[in-house]
Amino acid sequence: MDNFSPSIRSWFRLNHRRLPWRGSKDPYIIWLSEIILQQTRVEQGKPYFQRFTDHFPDIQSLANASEQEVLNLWQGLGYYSRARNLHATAKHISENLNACFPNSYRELLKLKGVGPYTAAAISSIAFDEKAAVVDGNVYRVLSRVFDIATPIDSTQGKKEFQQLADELITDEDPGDHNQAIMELGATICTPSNPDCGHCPLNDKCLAYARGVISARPVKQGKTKTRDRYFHYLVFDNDAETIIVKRTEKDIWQHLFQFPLLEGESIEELLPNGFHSVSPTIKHILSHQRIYARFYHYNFIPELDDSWKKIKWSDIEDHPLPALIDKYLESVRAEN
DNA sequence: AATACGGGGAT
DNA sequence: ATCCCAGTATT
Repeated sequence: MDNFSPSIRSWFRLNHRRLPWRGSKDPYIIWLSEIILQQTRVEQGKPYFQRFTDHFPDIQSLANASEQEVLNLWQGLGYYSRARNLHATAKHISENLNACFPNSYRELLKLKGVGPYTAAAISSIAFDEKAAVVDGNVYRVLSRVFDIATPIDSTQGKKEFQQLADELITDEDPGDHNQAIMELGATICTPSNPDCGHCPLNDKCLAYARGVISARPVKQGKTKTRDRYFHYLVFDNDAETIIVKRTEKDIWQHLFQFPLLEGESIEELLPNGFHSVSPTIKHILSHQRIYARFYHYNFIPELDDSWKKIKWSDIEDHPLPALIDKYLESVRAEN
């Protein structure tokens, strides 16, 4: 399809959303926005982008920060390895690459937290390299326009869609081309109720012509969830509390939380004398359900080395999982 | 080739 | 309740 790229690019010029990172060619800004937007909706990422650019206007300031500081700003956004990799990569570029941002797809791909999508996004937008992005939007748009039924979460599918995207991108404005497909997927060619009437590709969209839009893209994935039961012990003497840092290879790595007992049966886990002062909080994540319960105990016990006693007023300086943060909010609201 | 990794919004 | 989001790293 020879006029694919011109069609979407001219549509994009007239219809794109105004976003805080748009218009910048600074690889640091593009990189930062792309990391934040991985598996994250634009609206959810926006305030975080603002916070990060406020605190860290350039890569040097980010490299000079502590990991805890970075995680604290990331708090609530999820996929915290993105924040740890972001910080590590900033330090790496600052210390080993002479503060010079890698400027090609190949070199970008070597950075922690930068995969094929992000490397293509940065190199095309910041350096005008002809590298095609393939993200959730691209899968959807291409599977519909070309009516491709290969599952997008299969190895074959990834290969096929990347190859097609590579053929469609042009030498002219590869960055705009990439952003145009994604913008189309985000605003017109949406998962449900796509606005085909206003789509610049509706005259050549095969799935549209065949009436199979809702059947594209095809996904084989079975998202299985598992249940986990978290019982938090809040040692609470009004002035101080105890928190521990999660270090094991699991969710919320490097984040702080109250000491935790994990297991289904409350009775078997909970020591005598503890009592619940809050209702059970059920938290649903994409791939696991976390049932959390908080037990207050007004006594600070002898501490293990891994435990940390802090003032209640200092707890906000520590990166906490969104779940804990919400719990603290509800407690404060009661008082 | 599968699985782990968050949290929020839409349906 | 399920799906999906401007995906990547690990197993």
